[in-house]
Amino acid sequence: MERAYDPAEVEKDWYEFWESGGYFATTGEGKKFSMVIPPPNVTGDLHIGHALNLGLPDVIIRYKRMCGFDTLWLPGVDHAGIATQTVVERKLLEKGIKKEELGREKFLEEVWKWKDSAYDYITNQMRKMGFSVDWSRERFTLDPGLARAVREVFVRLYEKGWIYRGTYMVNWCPVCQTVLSDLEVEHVDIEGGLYDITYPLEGGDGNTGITVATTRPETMLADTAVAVNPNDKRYKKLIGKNVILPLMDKPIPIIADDYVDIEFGTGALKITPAHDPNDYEVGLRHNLDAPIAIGKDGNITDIHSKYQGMDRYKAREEILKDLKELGLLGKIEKFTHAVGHHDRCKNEIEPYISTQWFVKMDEYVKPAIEIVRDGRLKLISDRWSKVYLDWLENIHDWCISRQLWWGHRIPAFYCDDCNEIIVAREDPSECPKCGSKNIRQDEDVLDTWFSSALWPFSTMGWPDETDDLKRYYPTDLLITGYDIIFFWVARMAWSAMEFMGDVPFHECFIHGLVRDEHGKKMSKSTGNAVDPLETIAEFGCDTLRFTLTSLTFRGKQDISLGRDKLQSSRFFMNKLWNAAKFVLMNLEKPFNAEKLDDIEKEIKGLKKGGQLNIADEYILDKYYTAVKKATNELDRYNFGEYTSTLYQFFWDEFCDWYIECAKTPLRLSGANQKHARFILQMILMRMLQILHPAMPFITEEIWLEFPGQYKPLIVSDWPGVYERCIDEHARAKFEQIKSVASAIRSLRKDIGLKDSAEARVAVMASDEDLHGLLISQQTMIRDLTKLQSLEMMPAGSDDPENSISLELDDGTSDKPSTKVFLLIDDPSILDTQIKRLEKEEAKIGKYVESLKGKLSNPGFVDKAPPAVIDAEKAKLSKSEGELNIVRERLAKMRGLL
RNA sequence: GGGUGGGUAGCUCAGCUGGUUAGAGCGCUACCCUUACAAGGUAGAUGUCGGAGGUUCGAAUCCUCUCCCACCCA
Repeated sequence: MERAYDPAEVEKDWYEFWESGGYFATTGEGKKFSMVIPPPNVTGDLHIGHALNLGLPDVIIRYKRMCGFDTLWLPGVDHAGIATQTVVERKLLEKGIKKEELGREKFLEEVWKWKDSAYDYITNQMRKMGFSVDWSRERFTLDPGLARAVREVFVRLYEKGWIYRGTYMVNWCPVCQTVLSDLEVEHVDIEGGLYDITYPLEGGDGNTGITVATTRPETMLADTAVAVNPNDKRYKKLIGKNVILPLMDKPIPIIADDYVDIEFGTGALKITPAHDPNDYEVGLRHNLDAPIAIGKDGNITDIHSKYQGMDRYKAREEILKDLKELGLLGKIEKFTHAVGHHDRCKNEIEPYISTQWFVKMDEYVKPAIEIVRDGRLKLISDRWSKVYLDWLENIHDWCISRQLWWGHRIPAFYCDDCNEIIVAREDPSECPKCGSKNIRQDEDVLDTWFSSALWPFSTMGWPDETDDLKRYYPTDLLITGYDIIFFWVARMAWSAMEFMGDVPFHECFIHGLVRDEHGKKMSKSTGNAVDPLETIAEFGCDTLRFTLTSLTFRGKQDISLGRDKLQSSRFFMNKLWNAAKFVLMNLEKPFNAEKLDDIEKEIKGLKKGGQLNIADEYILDKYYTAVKKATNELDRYNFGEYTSTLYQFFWDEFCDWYIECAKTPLRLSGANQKHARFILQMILMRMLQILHPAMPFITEEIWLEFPGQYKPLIVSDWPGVYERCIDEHARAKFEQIKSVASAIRSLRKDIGLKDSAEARVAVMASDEDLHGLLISQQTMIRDLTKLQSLEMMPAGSDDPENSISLELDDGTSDKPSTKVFLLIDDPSILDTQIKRLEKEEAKIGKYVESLKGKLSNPGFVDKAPPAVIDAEKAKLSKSEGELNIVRERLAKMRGLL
């Protein structure tokens, strides 16, 4: 192994090794575990969110693979209709080319070119990040097979009457020139104005009128009524009369409608059916016309010659100016209201009446609701179920047509002769009704999510009954962000139930979004975005993946990614690297080539035969406990607990204690040396296995450094738990040794001695057993504390003269504490000790008081469970004992001074 | 307006079904290049667990109210 850990070097070749070795592929044998990838958009490159979004499933799939499942993780990308089209359009515009000039076909060629290069870049990134997907099954949402699935679904839903074409008010993006679904509209609070405008009464004297309040004066050109609440006394008399619409100089009626809120504004509302969803409803109820004032381009139409061609914002200014001149503009209030914006381009959307294709949702969603209610589809954490259900239970029909070129073209054809609409699996050559050849296909494409909704089964070959569908569907798990629960998860759920008659996945783990170190949303404009490639260049991919995995906790929302976190993970990689180096350095030479499983078996035998020393038994206890916990946490998708369990075990126990302890037998020889080698190798290799899903490269690299004919780590077997090695007694015994060592170090520091300075130390054990144990481990304790000599005093001896000491609380018995003495020549150092003891006295005293209080409380003694009371009593007697000892010693020392 | 999540050490966060003297990483202080690792080691300091009530023998943990922050929906 190289002297220093260099991630770039380590991460260079393993992906190729795994991929060409066929380890990502399915085996077709045994129990299966399958997932589909959340397909990244082909808009450009993968961002830091993808490192999480794809990193978490990779942790799971690697884990399951090591558990022996026949794993499938199916990769692919999404054509991302509007996003990709916009990117390419912008590119072309930079070169001065408009897509209309190119025409549909040529433009699509350009998009395909873009797609190809973006796709290469993305798949390359995925390889860099180590994602173990089955490339032989990769899919793209516009692949012929997937297109067939889309068409099949469209036709079936149309035939069922669940897809229909209709004229309704929809969300229109004047900039992108397409209609949008409700989900693509982002409501943003805008501080605007609430303008009072007076509409004069028809036939009045010019001084009477009705004043309406509006946030959108520019739409008044298309007003067709003024509405008031029927119960509003102020306006009752005016209902049925006409007002003259200013600027347009035409009469419009005053109507009564419950929709109007008496309290809001002036209580009178201008009604513009063509430009407001609520007004549209009012218009339908009252049979109002719906003239159009703002066109598809966001400019004023020929409804009014003066304003014609002005954009909507300019028109507002002009109209307000003109109204003011006419004296019809009243007060203007600041008013904050939610305005719909296109979630992609961030421009204000316009409500617009147009003819579009919709999916009828009321029946369609029902099974999707049921499966979450009855637990057939489990959202993790569960709180997302409520969010999911709330949305589904209040769903509106889904507008699926888009005025784009990039996407699945709607398989609907119109006969220009008889106006027949033909929806068919195959393109028709003539009108089936009138026989005319004069037919044309709908120009529009489908919402991208229409195809994403089919992803779990369209990727496996549906509508054919393929082997893959039979074996790998339904998938077991989907991991995705909460931002697309509605867009994607819900839509997959209803599509799967309709077309597969089964859930798309049994479980869906929902993760948060990656934010910067202060929890702020990342964005390029604020400059706090983290580029995954930069991060990988600086820290390595293992570090990035381990960090993101560590930050993902159950039920938590967003995660903050900061340099601190990356750095600490990076240090962990380094620790692992160096520990591995140490272990390899100390293995028997020439290397024994025993298999890991055999070594573990042997260790179990040694444990059973009582042949291991206390450090060995201790670390095995800690090791198996950690494996058990880490595996358990991973099973619960509690990623952060999984990594922190391993981090703590590996660093705080294995490296800090076991390796240090093992140096003693390694330095000597004989059976203990052999045992230490076995255990070092076994635990290190097992750690590589269990850490592998979160940090695949470094673990594989180190794994294959080990002698013996091992399978690559990626397909090795997940570590098992041997309950017999989980040994509380051994743990407690070794904890005492740890305490003794720590106390010696602490005392030495106390009087300002260096770590390596020679000191005279005596340890008085609390009982004979411990005394014996300490004597047997004397060499090891000396090695741990760098002492030349160490005196072991039997329990009950007198305290040595001229010494400072520490009481040890082993936490396991109510016997007197073990004491560690540091013998000193200079009595003035006693002062230090007195201060220490005073501090200790105060601390224990406080604790004793709190315990006494608790135990003298009749409520506690009467009602608490006996076990709890006993425990408290034991604590008290022990602490009181400690306190007395401290006080005695204190008195003695004060006497000496 | 409706809803969700969060407010625990200087920072970023763990703490599951109430029961040791509330934890981790980073940062901080002191000492140490001890042959796996200075990207390290050792010993330390640091919190009225957002606020107010309540339930309980016992609350960071359960309930109510309240104040901030973030997000989702309308």
